[in-house]
Amino acid sequence: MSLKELSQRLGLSQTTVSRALNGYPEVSERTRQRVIQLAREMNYRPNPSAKSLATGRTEHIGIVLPIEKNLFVEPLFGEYLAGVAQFLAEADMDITVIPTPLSQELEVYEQLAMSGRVDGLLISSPAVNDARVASLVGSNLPFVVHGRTHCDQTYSYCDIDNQGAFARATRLLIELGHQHIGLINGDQSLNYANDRYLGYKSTLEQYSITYDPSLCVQGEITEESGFNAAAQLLMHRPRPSALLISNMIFALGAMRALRQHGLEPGYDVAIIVHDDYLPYLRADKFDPPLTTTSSPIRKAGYEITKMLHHEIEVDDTAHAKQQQLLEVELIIRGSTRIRRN
Amino acid sequence: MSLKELSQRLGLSQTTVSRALNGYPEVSERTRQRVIQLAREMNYRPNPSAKSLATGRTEHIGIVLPIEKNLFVEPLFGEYLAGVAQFLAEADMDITVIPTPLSQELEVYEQLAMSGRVDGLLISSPAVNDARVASLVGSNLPFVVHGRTHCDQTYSYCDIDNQGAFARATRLLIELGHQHIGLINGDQSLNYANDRYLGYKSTLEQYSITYDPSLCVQGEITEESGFNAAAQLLMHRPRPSALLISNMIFALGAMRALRQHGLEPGYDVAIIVHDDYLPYLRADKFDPPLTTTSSPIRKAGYEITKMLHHEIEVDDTAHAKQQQLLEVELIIRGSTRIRRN
DNA sequence: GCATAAGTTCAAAGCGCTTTGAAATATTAA
DNA sequence: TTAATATTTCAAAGCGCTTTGAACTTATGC
Repeated sequence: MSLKELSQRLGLSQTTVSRALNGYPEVSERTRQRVIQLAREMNYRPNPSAKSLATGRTEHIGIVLPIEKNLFVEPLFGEYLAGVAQFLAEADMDITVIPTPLSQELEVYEQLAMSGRVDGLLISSPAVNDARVASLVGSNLPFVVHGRTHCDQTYSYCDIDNQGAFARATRLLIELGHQHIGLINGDQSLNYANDRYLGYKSTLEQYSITYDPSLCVQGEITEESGFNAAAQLLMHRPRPSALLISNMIFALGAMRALRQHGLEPGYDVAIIVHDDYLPYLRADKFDPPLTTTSSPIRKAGYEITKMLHHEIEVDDTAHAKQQQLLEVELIIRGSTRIRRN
Repeated sequence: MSLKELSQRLGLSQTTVSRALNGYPEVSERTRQRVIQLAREMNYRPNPSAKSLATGRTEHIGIVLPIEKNLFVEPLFGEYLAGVAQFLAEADMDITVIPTPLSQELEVYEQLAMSGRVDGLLISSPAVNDARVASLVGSNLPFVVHGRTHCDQTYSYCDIDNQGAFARATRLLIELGHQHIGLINGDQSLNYANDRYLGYKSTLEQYSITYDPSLCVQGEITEESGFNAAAQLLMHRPRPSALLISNMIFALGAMRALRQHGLEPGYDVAIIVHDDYLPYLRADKFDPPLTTTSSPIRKAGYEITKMLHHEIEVDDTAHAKQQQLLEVELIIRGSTRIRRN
């Protein structure tokens, strides 16, 4: 059932039918109803490729998925995507997920900027110096970064104040009397992890506590890696009395390590963890409930997509750049009850 | 840079250029090289919409994402998707993710069958009687179900033997002397959970152990829900001496519940959990290491996509239906060391 | 009653590609 | 050399939609 066939049955031109269906005003209400009626009866669906070809818009936003990289930061991806999806359902757009070997990643981004496959792009997990962003700022394909990166030109982003959050968390620990604070972090070539590191480090210095690199360990986000990191930190002398942990999966492993060493989390060692609100893993349900810096990643997904949508709509390619910083809460729970003085 | 422009610069017709680029034999090798050369220089990218319109293929497979349903079974989605992406990268296709309010889900499936937005569809988490499958078997849009459902017509699926796996696990527990076995399961209106339930129940009956419905609890896949389920089961009298758990997230919560009740997992209560191989949460790294029925969900994602791709290619709409049953291993570890006699 | 404006409708071009069927050219056979 | 064949190229139609610019109706004002 094509527009042509539909219009023939109606005894109208394609123009009129198209306009009736797309809500243009230059169609009489009577005609419009007639068209809509028959379109529904005939179960007519406009062909999206034809539509895209004619309009130059696909109603798709793109997400490039490097297949080796463990699905961005794996466990968080689903939550993030849920937020993206939430907004897109409202805007009636789809996601084009483009699976790509890491080796071809940049090439794919360049290609996307040319081919009109998508109306805009969402960039996740930017590195401290992100090549994708560097390449895209030159193009006129709208894109928004989830996070920030070092780039001399303006670009749209939606981030949380990682540095501030970890500064606050560190300060809290210091004020509770902790002098030896371990950091279990994600890969610090990624900007978010680097920011957290900077927040931690600068706060130590602010309080004139010597920064000890061996108290900082990075790893990929797995329970095991959290376990190993904590185990390693517990070997450090003097033993850290507090742990700052970059995510809930790490926390799982770290707490296992503590217990295995006969230490009780929150009692023998204080813990603050960054919580992205995984609904299946809630910090308040831990034993003890975990003190967190927290910020819903799902909301971030929603907001960033809204921003991208806006950028696509305005089409003022020049400067509709937006930046948004989502709030991070510090929620104090049982795992920082311990006090060292 | 369009085909037209490119062909003009080359002094060739669009036909020839198109054919040269798409590897058709009726182009001399000399010409082909010339074309490819300039195409690369000019950074030419064919417009996908135009291509789709002309060929009727989009090179996209579709995944409908119900935005309320917590991203299929949330934590597993990323892993599954990784497998899907892996295959698609090889086949050079993309995923169209279609975010949809649950209320419009079926409508969207019908629409997809008509509109040519995607070349095929992947169906996840089928219900025991799945309306989506029922609706799609009538269409001629290729689709493959990850899991099975009750449907009188043949359809393609890729599943694991959930029933067999849970039967084996139950048998193991019984043979270890357990008479009171609790089941912590996902939503049993979903086929996979129902199958596991059936495997559990039938095995009990096979050993003439009275099936007690109050030993079966369902819930959504969250740590908390696993905690609650276990807590509830521990109230049961006689107290179950073994727990059969449908996934790792539940296991996290269940073990917390056990410990909170002063019970040591694997010692006071035996545990078998189904493991979908979440790389960030590995059963062998638990304390004690968990006995599992296991089957990599990532591989399932890869295989199901391969099947779909095949179904799209052959285009023998009639009967190219395939079914595949992936193996489930029973891996015995520390959490079933306890023996009751 | 007529000019003007406002409201409707339409034919046709165009979006950028593929593909058919014919034409031009090169090759081979007789 | 010429006819027959194989190879290479092309013009044009078509995919299903949107949108421009013109045309036809109906309403409005004087």
